Order: sequence, then structure tokens, then C-alpha cells
Amino acid sequence: MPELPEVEVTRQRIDGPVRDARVLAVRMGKPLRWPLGCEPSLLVGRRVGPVLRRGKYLWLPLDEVPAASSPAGLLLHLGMSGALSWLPVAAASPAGPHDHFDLQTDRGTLRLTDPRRFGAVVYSAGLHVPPASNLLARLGPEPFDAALTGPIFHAHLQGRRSPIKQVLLGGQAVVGAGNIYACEALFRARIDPRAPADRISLTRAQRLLEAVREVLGQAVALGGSTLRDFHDPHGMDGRFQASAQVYGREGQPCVHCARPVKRLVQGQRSTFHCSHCQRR
DNA sequence: CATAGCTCCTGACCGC
DNA sequence: TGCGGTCAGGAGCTAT
Repeated sequence: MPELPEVEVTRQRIDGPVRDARVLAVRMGKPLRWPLGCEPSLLVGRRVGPVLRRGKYLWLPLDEVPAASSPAGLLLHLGMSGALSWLPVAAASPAGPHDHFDLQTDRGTLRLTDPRRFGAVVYSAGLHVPPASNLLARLGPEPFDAALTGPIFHAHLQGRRSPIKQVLLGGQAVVGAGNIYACEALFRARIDPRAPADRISLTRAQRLLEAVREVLGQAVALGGSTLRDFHDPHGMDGRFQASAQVYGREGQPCVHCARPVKRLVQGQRSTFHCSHCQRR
């Protein structure tokens, strides 16, 4: 399930190959979460610019000639089961039943494979105009933005009475942590996932922000997590899952205290935690 | 504004 | 081997 690390790894892996490529054709499979929002032929002839990431979205700029100052582009989301693959011209392969978007270029094909089709590819005339701007509007700060300090993060928790786990998933205090990394960050910060967000002290909020950064950074370095569907664009598995200390480890011993890891449900999602090591 | 619940989708897994 | 039920979950949407 792609969270920020998987999306960032994807960005890093496709940016080199696809940069400056010229779009030759577009192939669409089954409908994704939203319609493309333009005629596919509108993309043909465009040149791909540097791939950006914001939260769990990727932005693929498509320049006009001459280059526009604020280029149009494609906003991509991998949903739950999506993955991009890069197929060099020499490695072209026919689309399978879960391949729902192919951007065929003179250098190769960028392909979105997404069995569950929660993912999206949306055309926008710019990153800062609808529909892209609307989709990005509610996102909180990037975790590695130096401007995001402990006090600012703590301030984002004020007035939020929901459990801290769900506030993390909401992405308004900081983007990027989905279910796996939220569980892992809370464990590393030794905070009970059920703790009301606005009852977390500044000190502990700072510790949590550090833990989020540590976990996400480590996951990017390890190529993300491969649990079911995720592979990087060259077909490689991520290796973070072996570093998970609580996620998916119900009943197994806590790495700190050896008591069994517990599972509970918050907002219809599994939360894994150690009730001894993690406190409100 | 904050919050809770619903919803999209299909592969994997489980018990019978 | 087949079948129905359950689970997984990102995040926008709706209702309160």
C-alpha cells in the first residue's frame, strides 16, 4: 500500500527515465477513481518535465513548446494497490488486465498497474489550478520540510480530540504516514495510538515528529514496503517491511518488552501497538 | 470547523 | 474444487 515512502521511491525511479521524454500515445484501461479530465490526444506531443511529489501524489509536468512557466501535467495517485512501472522501448509488453494507464513515449512507457483501481490519473492545466489545486488543498506540511518544527506540529494537534493515530492518517498535521508508518512512528515515539491528539505535550509531539521522519526516511532508504502489490518501477520489492516493529505483528513479542503486540481497530483500520511501551 | 461513517474495488485468505 | 464471507485500506464525500 503506497504511502509517502513508496510514492517517493517511485518518483526517484521514474524521474530519470521519463524526464524529457516525448509523449507518443496514451492507452487507457478500465476507469480509475476519477476520469482523466481531458482528451488523451491532448497529451500527445508534450514533453515530460521533472517529476514532483506532494504527499502521496505525483505530478508529471507536460510542457508545451515553448515551455510554459506553469506547465500543465498529470496528477497521479497510486491509491491502495497502484504501482508505476517503467518499460524501456526494448522491453515493451502488452497491457494486462490491471494496467489502466500507459503513457507511451519515445523513451519507453510509463504504466500504472492498479488491481483495485483506487488510484487516479488526472489532467490539470497547472499544479496550482483546479483540479490539481483542489486535490492538494487540504494536505498538511511535508514531513521533511525544515519549516515544520516541533511547535508547529504541536499546534496542528490543538483542537483535535480524535485519537492521534487517526489525526496522523488525516494528513493535516503532517502528510505521508499511512497505516503502516503511523503505527511504526507511534511505537517509536512510545505514544498510545488512542491518545487524544490535543492532549499530547509539546515534548512528546516533538518526539512523534522525529519518529515520523525517522520511519519515513528509513523506509525511503529501504525502497519502501512491499506487502502485497507494491513494487518500484523496475519491479523491485521494498525492504522496509522487515524493519516493522509492530505493524502486522499481532501476538508476537514487542521488540522492547517482549509482551505480545496488540491489534485494535480505529476508524475501521487495524492499529498495531504495545500497550506496555506506548502510553498516553 | 471537527468528526464519524460511507464508499469506491478486487485479490487473498479462511472455513465449510 | 467451489462458494460465501471477511479483510485490506487512501482519501474524498456527505451528513451531523
